[in-house]
Amino acid sequence: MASEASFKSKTSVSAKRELEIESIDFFVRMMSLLGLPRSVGEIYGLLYFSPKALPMDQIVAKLDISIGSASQGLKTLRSIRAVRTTYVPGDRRDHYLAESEFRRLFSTFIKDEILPHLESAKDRISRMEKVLKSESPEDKDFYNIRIEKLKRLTQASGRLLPMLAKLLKL
Amino acid sequence: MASEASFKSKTSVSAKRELEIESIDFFVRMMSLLGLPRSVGEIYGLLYFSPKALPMDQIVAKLDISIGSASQGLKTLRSIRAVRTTYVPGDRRDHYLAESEFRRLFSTFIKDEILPHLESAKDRISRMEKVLKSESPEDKDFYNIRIEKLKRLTQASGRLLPMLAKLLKL
DNA sequence: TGCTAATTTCATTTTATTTTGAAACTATTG
DNA sequence: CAATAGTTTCAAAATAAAATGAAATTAGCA
Repeated sequence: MASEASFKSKTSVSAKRELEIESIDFFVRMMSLLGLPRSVGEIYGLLYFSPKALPMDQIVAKLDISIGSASQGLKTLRSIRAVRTTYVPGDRRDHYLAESEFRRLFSTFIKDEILPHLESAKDRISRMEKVLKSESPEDKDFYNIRIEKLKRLTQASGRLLPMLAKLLKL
Repeated sequence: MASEASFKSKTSVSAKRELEIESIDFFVRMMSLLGLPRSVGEIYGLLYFSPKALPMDQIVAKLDISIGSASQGLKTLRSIRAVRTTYVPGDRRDHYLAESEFRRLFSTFIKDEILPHLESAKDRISRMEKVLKSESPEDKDFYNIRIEKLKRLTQASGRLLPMLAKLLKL
């Protein structure tokens, strides 16, 4: 049972709770699309719709997750700069705030997750071309076409990322 | 131990094998980026660099996976149109061929995986706006700004998909 | 500096996902 | 239409990923 509103209107409290829940739900899905665990989405969703910075123990309480999960999740979110800490005078706990600029959030994610793959793909394609040139197996044309397509794919991905960044300037 | 090349040069065979391995490795990573299991990446990677269509039992043999995995994986690949069957006269087995046009491959994936999320996001945002309008909690400005940002994010995603499609026309 | 709240770490447990393989099913062909 | 190659299905096993919570560590404060 939720506790009653203190001095402010009851409807506001429930409205806030509703928004919070929608937000958590939204980001749980979104983070899972990016391959991040549920708890990370929950934490970010909670913070995204929180007007004030929250300390870890409140996150633990509100989401009913373990302190281990919370600590790990916040670490992940910090590492992709989706979250940052704020100093609150007279309180020795760290207070967490969601980074609401998705552009920054995504650009970190892309730099960490996508670019390394693109890089290794380039290396791989050069290796393939070398093999094909030096050994010239049958079906050479077929292989050339496939390698060419792979090359175009990685080039297209490379071009996509800046567009994505620009688009997210919002 | 691999059998020796029949009549063709040995170097060609090993070159083919090398290309095959690079391809499998590439697509295992790529599919895992898209959240698909290893076996699916292996199968697609094998077919992508195979000049001829392969029946399931050859896929099983070459990749050393179970027939269950192969069947399931091919089903997945068929469902996203990453693979199609070919008729080979005088052979009652289905022969599989990789769809090498990434555009088609991705557009199916996007339609199935991304668009539903975008749709539900739109609904969610309307719900949020309704809650905020009807109940008017404190910090209304804060919430409005956040909702606005979410809205822009989904709009940006919506605009991104056609760009992606165009870019992949390769 | 010593005390303690806050946080991190990490071995263990829980949960979710993927693979396996054998049985059930399907479809071709003799 | 019977035999069987080929394929799918699905319960169980194996593996991988995430969450837990208690011990270890860190950092703020008296």
